[in-house]
Amino acid sequence: MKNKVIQIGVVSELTGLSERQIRYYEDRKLVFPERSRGGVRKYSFEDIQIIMEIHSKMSNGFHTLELKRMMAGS
Amino acid sequence: MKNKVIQIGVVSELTGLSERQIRYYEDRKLVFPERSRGGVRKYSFEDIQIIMEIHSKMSNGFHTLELKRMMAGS
DNA sequence: CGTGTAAGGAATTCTGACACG
DNA sequence: CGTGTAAGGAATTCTGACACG
Repeated sequence: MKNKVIQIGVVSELTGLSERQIRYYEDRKLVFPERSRGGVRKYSFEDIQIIMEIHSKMSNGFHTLELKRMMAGS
Repeated sequence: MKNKVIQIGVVSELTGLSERQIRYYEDRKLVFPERSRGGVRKYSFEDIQIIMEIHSKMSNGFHTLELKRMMAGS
């Protein structure tokens, strides 16, 4: 489940989120995909879980910065 | 494990086989990846297991046609 | 039979920016 | 702040074919 093998297009399909949103979470240091030599992002199923949790909490009014604090404090 | 989400480049890395070999197994009806709208192959971890078994048995002298019979008879 | 490769095209992804608010 | 989008380039994948044997 921690194998980073899934590209962003599939993550987008599985989560229902846009690629823009998914990349933004990375920009905010909430998810950490690996990269292929060419620079293509690779996610794990665990990452997908995290991404869905992030989106869920944001729907509840949390900001990315708050979420980062929450993750650091866990 | 049966989620078809992995592209051929990653399968190639994980198995150590060439993309040519992996596509050939599909041509021989031994593996059945899904396709994205654009036609890109998507494999599951289970598919990767199967691919490695195919390669292993071929190293032991089996032909693809024989392997197909073996899989059908299981 | 199984696999390498060059060829040309198509799908996918990447980044930085502008926009809205 | 979080996300949509158009823009241009780059990485990845696809197919059909020729080659060897």
